[in-house]
Amino acid sequence: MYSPASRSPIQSLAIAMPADAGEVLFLEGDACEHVYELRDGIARGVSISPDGERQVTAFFFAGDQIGLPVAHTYRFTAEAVTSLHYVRHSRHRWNEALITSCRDEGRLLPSICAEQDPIFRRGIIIGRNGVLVRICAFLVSIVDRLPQIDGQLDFPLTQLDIAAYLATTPETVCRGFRQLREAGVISMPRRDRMLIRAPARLQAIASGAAI
Amino acid sequence: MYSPASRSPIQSLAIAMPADAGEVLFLEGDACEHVYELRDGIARGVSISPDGERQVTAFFFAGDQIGLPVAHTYRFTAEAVTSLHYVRHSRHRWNEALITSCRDEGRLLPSICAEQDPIFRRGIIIGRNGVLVRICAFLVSIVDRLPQIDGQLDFPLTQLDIAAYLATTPETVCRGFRQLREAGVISMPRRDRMLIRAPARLQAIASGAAI
DNA sequence: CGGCCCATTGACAGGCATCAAGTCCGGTGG
DNA sequence: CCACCGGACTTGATGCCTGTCAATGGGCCG
Repeated sequence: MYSPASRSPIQSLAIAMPADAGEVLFLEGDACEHVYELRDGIARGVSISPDGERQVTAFFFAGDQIGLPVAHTYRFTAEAVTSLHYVRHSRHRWNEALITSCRDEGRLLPSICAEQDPIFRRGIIIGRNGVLVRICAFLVSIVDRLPQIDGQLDFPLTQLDIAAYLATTPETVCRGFRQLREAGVISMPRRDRMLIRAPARLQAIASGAAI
Repeated sequence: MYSPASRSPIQSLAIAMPADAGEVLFLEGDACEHVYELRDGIARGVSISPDGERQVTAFFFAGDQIGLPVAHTYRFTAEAVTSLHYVRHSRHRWNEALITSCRDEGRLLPSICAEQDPIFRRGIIIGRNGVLVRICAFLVSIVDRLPQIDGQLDFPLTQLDIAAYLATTPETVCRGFRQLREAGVISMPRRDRMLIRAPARLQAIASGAAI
């Protein structure tokens, strides 16, 4: 579902910076001075509603560019989900690279797509009713971006984050996972490991089929 | 809430094309060959879920640019909500103008913001629970983009469209409007006219306050 | 005038949020 | 090595919200 990770517009040999899980990369509302390129690990975009409700607007993976200067300020806070590595590009250098690439390829860089697409897709996912449908659509959209470890998916997302992404509660996410487990669609040998046993059925449920 | 309408990157004197209400400007999945600039009227972005559910991903107003080549194909269908006028820019000319503007102003054009921002905002709005909160947040986000007629807002959106935008049903939207009317927050002298009687309360409810 | 689409209202059931309690697991310190 | 502890996950009970179905009303246009 995800478009393949786009190459950096900047041929940079910069050393990647590390960040621990939970660390903030940039804050919603801050001026866009840098574009962050994820080298490895997973990050999340977080937005706080006026009444304090926390929403995860997107998950980002290795290769994604985050914090594009699409406005004057960042529209969401970026936090590390796992420990990760990133490279920071100054807005100006990133812009120049964009112009060059724009002129050469005749269209906007895939990197813009890479940030805007997940946000767009989340809107579509949470716009559908039925939590199970949302969970499956979500899984379908990220499975091919999760690293594999001996045949299993590395699944470091907490149900709290997934709930905040799917506009529901951790309890409901847990129940949804249980349904999928009991139906033999997935299995989770460990808390942070997942195995998709029936990809076709997962896809079908995401498309509205009954469980 | 909306950023002010951005000027066109192209100093074009082209004649604006008309479109009737309901008319399709471009289809989801088609190759992005043109950028559409709305001169007047209202348009909607529509996306059909795999199971046939129709979602309105955004409403667009005069001055907005729609169909940016952020990917190879349009990610949503654009339809006229009211009769409207638009100007079509070829992708290549639009791109050149973007490059120029990018170089001069040192950042991405506001026009990208103008399309991506409503999409982002919808995600935040429908990610909140409580239909009344969503309705109010929606109203707050569009009131200053609707044209006024002798002190009243011109409100040509059907409850069907609003429901498809807010990820709910027309009946629920209707009940929400009734609550707001009975609470004196809004009034609707006619089907397509609205008066915000208590903007502060509208804002408060959108922020999570009880009615 | 008639037909059609949209808005409205009511009744009802079901899904999901909420609250509460208990379990599991990894990490930490003795 | 083991006990402890905190956070995440799990599970159950309950009530409300809201989706669904059905019927009516109302405005617009042909």
